[in-house]
Amino acid sequence: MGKELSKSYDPALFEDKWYEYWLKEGLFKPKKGKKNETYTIVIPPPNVTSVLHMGHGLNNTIQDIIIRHKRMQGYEALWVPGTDHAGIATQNIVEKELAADGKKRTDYTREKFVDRVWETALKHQKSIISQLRKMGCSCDWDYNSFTFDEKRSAAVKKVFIELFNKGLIYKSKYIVNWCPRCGTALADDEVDHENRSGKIWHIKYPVKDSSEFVVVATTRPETMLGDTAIAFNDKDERYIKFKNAKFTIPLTDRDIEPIYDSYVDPEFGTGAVKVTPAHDPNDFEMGMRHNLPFINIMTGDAKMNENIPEKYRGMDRYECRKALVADLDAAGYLVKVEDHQNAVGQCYRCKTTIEPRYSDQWFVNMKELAGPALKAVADGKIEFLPERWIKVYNNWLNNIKDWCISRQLWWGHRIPVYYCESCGRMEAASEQPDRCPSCSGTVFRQDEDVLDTWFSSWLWPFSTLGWPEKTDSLSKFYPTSTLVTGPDIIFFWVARMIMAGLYFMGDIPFSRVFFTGMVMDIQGRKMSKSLGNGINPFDVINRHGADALRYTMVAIVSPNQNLKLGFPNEDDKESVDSFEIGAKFANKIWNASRYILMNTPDDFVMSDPYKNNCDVFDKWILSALNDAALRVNEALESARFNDAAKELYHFFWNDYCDYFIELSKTRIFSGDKTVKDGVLSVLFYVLKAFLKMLHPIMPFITEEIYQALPGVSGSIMVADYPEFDKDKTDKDAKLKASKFFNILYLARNIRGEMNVPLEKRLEILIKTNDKDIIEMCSGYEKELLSLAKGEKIAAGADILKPKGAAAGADEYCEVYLPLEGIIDPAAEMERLKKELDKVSKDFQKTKAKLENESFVAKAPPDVIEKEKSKLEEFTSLSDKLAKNIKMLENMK
RNA sequence: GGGCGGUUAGCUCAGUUGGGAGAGCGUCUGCCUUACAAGCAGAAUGUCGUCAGUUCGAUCCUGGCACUGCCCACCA
Repeated sequence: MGKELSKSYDPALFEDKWYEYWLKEGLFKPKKGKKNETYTIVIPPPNVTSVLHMGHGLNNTIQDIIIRHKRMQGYEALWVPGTDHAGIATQNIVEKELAADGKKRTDYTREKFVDRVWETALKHQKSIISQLRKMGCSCDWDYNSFTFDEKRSAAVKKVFIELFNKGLIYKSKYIVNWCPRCGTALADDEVDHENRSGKIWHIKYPVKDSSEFVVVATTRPETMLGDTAIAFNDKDERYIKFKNAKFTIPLTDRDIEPIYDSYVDPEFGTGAVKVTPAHDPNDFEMGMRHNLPFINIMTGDAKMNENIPEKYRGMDRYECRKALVADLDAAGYLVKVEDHQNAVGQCYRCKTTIEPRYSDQWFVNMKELAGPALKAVADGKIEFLPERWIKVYNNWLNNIKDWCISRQLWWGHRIPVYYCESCGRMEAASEQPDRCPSCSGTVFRQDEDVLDTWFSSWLWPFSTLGWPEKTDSLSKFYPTSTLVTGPDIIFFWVARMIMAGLYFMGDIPFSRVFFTGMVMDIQGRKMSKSLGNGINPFDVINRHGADALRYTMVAIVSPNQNLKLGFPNEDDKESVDSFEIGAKFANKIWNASRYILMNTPDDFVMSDPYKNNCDVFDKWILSALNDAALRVNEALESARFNDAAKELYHFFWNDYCDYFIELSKTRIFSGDKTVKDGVLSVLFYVLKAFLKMLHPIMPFITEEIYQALPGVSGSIMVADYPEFDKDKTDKDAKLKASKFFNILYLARNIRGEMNVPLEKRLEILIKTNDKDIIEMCSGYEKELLSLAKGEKIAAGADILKPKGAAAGADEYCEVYLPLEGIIDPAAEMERLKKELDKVSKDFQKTKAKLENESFVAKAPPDVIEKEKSKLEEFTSLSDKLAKNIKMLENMK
């Protein structure tokens, strides 16, 4: 016996309840199923910098859909959750908080500061986890990991030490991207380039002991104080003469020498380049080639240091630029200033313009790791969806540079390298060594730097499963199955995980990567804090429920495109609510289920519809269900989530509700218990299967209704996912039902077009010699009358069109509705002519095709057959319409 | 400068082997019909960006062009 559902759909009443229930029942834990295979997903760990945004909403919904689908299909399914400590980003948050109190990081000890960051991190971690739970994510929380927790730290150390000892991690002086605000080095891909309009200054460099000079152009005049050469192209005739000359840097007393290098483009500007090896990556390369001195002229926060003339010391870089340009101008060194467009690098976290800085950093030699990673994807061991991201991936790996992994931060994995204070030897170890292997010294100092946050996340697929310990989880669930992530971190994360997996585990980390689109606002802009256009998944859940959130995103998402979402906003009256799609669908499901349960008697006993005496419509809806199962499974399997969502929507709303439930009403209210129980069994059978199919997308409402259905025990989460069965599709029933629906449509169309009031019951006359139609019209007279609002029906070959009747036709029949006195003959004429017009066009098109000799000669036979039957169909239709038009004309 | 997308109904977008253009929202008409007005029934609306090519046949394949978005890139 079933339970009652409340009058209206209110997700707040049950969503939390079911999540608790699933947790309590341990349903998120992997269990051996009938497939005897595992299916694993590791979450892309959200940063503990704030709450989740819509991107996470989409990404985690997709993961949950996949894992729930696989679980129901009988895989031993595991979804590993976790969060990322997000080094620089999290440290920035805390520094901003401190700044609000007028404090700086350096006002605290390192330990105190890190404690403070932990507090923030844990606070965010907690809210992230609660958001994931709100969304219904079926993660196994026993596996919950943090990139900076003890186990993950052990993995990081192990990896660092191993790579260090193999020489793949090295320390080197190098020019790195330096964020003066964060006070740390950044990896190349942590720098965003933005085209800005700036200036280019042309400056005279006098030749020493001569009246001659050379003009160089620069976009950053302040760096001239660190120049150590002037470079010309090695084949540039114009400048050969300076081979033995010296140049004096204007406003200083420092002399520099010329160098000749192929890097310099003689066509660009004057063909002369000032060289500042410590403040420009290209100049750095030239500096290395020509053994130039490296003069660092700035401090870590981009102020001018003591290596320059006194006047400019202590100035900020831009302040210095201004002063310097003014002085150059005054002294006659400034030739001209032009507007100039160039790409300026900025810190990806705080948008400060980066300053190339010459400093000691740690690097991973990537060349060796890249090869196998390229091969794994090229060989198809790892599949990318959509496939086109392979190109992006390949391009990056083919041009890979060494990875700068050191960060001058406090929040993160401290580099496990110890320096012997007596001999300076570097020792990589998980703990401070007791004794130096070289000099037996006992005093050590650990490296101050921490590791790039991605140095912990690239180990994620195996570190979360227990590596470096040889755990059961690791052997069971590695390699994982599908990774769901955004293409924006293909370099940061995806490529590096593949490298790490292959190197440390000797196997790919996952066999498939699904790249989602990016979530945008309704105008197609990125959601960002500064624009205030972000949508908090919590707000959506509060208004519509998690199921509506999930359904909507998945219905809108398309593998090739970003998705635009809108949500009501008090400040913006134009704002739209994208999530109504999901809310409406949930409401529909709720009401349909409520209606069925409402009409279920206490003594109802569910029977197997396949063993019952089913009628045509029962067989039709069971077939439609079976067809839907095929399409939904295929769609989910190939990550076409929008197709799955739409298929379920269409099946439920149109087939099940609009037709089947409506048709079932005559039997529900027939007064015959056997008949009623029979149709209820079909209604429940189909509803149950539908709920199972929908469950991965809308877990809460499906569980709530499922457990209210008669004869159900246990969670829908562990029910078998409906699969297609070719024996369960009844073609004959489908054809008969479609003929019936056509008649229904024709009758409704006439009523609608002619604006016949609902209370006006009409006689429905059907002229046909199709035996299916005749059979359906007598067998399902009640159904047709009730759905078409008819009074009585007559069907047969000898039906005559009454005077003043409106007509409609399809290929099998003509439908007449006697409407004398109700309709306007002129309107009816117009309607029929319009219809005929449409059909005639199709007819002409098809006819022309079949008369085209080369079409008949070259098109495949099945296509020709199809065109022929189309022609027949159009012929019969247009004949019928033409005949009816003629009859109308004759009446005049 | 290189690479990758997008351009289909008023809006947002589907359209997977080239063979009668679809959905949701919005609009119009009529309905409180024994679940659902967050609903029901009906209707209207498209030179599928543009030009050429391949083909019996192109929204779909190829090339050019236009507009648009994203990624990569050391040009002073």
